Amino acid sequence: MKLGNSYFYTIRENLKDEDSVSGNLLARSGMIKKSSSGVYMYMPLGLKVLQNISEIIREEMNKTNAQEVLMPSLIPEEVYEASGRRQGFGSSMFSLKDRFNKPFVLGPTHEELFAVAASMKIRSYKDLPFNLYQFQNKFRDEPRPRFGLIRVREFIMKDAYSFDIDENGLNVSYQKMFDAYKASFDRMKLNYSIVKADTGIMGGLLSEEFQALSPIGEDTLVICDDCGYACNIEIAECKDDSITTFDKHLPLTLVKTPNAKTISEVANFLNLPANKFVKTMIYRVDDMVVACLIRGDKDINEVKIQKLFNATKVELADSATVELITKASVGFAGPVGLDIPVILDKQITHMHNFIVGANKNDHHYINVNLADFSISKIADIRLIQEGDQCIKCGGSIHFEKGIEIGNTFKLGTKYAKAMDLMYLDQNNQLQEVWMGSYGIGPGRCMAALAEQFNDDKGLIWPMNVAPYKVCVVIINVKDHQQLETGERIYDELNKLNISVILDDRDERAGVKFNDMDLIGIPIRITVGKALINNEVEIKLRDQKDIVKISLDDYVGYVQELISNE
RNA sequence: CGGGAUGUAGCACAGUUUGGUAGUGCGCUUGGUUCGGGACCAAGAGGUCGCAGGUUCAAAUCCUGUCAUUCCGACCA
Repeated sequence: MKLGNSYFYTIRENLKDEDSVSGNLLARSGMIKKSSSGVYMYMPLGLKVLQNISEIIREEMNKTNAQEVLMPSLIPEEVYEASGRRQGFGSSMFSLKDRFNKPFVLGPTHEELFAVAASMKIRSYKDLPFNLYQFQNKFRDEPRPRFGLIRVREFIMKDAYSFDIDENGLNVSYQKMFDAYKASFDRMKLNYSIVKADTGIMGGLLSEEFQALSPIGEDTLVICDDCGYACNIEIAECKDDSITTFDKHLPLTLVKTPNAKTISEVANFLNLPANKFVKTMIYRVDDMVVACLIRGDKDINEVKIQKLFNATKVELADSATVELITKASVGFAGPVGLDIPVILDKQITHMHNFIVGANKNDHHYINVNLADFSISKIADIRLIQEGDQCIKCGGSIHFEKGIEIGNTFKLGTKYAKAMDLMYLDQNNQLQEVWMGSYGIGPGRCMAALAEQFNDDKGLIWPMNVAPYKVCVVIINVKDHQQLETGERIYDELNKLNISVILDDRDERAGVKFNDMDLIGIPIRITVGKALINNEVEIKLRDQKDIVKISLDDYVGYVQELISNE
């Protein structure tokens, strides 16, 4: 591309509109432009990056013999009713009606349609396995879009779906996809971790997330430094590391705790550490109200509660409900005498003579023991903390923040059951098809790369995803020799299929250097005063030094730089 | 969905308290001087001040409503 007469712009100042480094750099470099909240235009340079990322993924998909298809975005609502997911998605689905008032939605993910597509082919076990994928726009009405391309409402997803005769087959297909994902992210040079995660609305047997490491990541990853165990905090099991002490049980006693509602207020008032307290949190789990008990210095993991009840929705009860149930203001709830189910975190089974709310304003019970109230379930419902012990090896764990760039699911037969996707086995018996589903967000990869690779000058694209590998900067376009040399280099590199941008604008050198730095082109060839010696200068975006090289040798040098990546 | 903030030129913002000719910087156009890391001088172009009502002789400014953006929280594959 020649810049002189093309659609190219950069913005010198940060945009108020963008709340992240990547969002700002991508917008300032003219790669993306926000159209409305969580909806973006991809401009020529940005589209190049997105295409390069997509092409890496496509190549890795094709290597596994997966076949590319394209599904519609506009889908009859009944398709999601059939799988039972319409409710689960709720208002995060964009929905609309056609002229005959028939309800449609814009697809947020495509398990259902791929099950329909698969049913076109599947009759017998001989028709399996296979794998279909697509790059296609997804629509999710996020409550809070943010961080540039990271949390958006319309985005392209590469989604793949595997179909197998049984669990063993699924495991093989899954591993192929898993390996292809690793290969793809490695080729992009992303710095990422793979963690086990909750299956969420997708359902199924297993979910593993590919998480690009970044401080602005919205997911917290739990990583064991000793054994390498890694999972999303939402499913991190807590090791039962508490030691039971054989304290003598003291008699249950009601004490006055005026205006002390939070654990720290009561702890201060009674002058006791927070770990002598038990917090009682009133939750609404689907249509049920339950009390969840957790040690005073710990927090509850709501995903664990959701799984415990196999529920679709878990939220803290509103204050009116809490007051109705406990007959006291929020802050004085306790398990003693409570007539809703009580869920006890297993850590509390080691505690004695602890302190809880008394279900009475300005009062707590001290010297509470397990025998003093009824318990309906004991389970691990604790949110793991940094420094806790690893569930696998007992080592110490630490947290990382991650941007979810990919996710792989072993779905099992959930969708086959719902969508009636069956095959005839060797014994002429109808069997359910085993499915896997696999997603990558190329836009998120782009944003994650922008977060991971930048400096105060702008973006620094890895060679494989850069919009152009080389830029040729002509210092003075009014100098005929410089102009002709620059154009000749541009033509030569193009002939060699090396993507190249020619900065032949009539601008000052500083403007061109700064623009090329901002958009992050890996290799810069400067055509300027070194021409006197028949030389050009080559500078890498991520390095300081400049190499002068003869016009006779520069091609080989550039080729080597590219192939070394 | 709850709480806060902001909408004025392509971008970033001032002006709003106390109503009275629409401003600044960057960017853009033209001319000149510059010319290897975001030049300088001069002259210009560009805005029905988010939108709709209302108060007033007069509204960017006051009032009501509405839409959008954004921050914190809730929620989130």
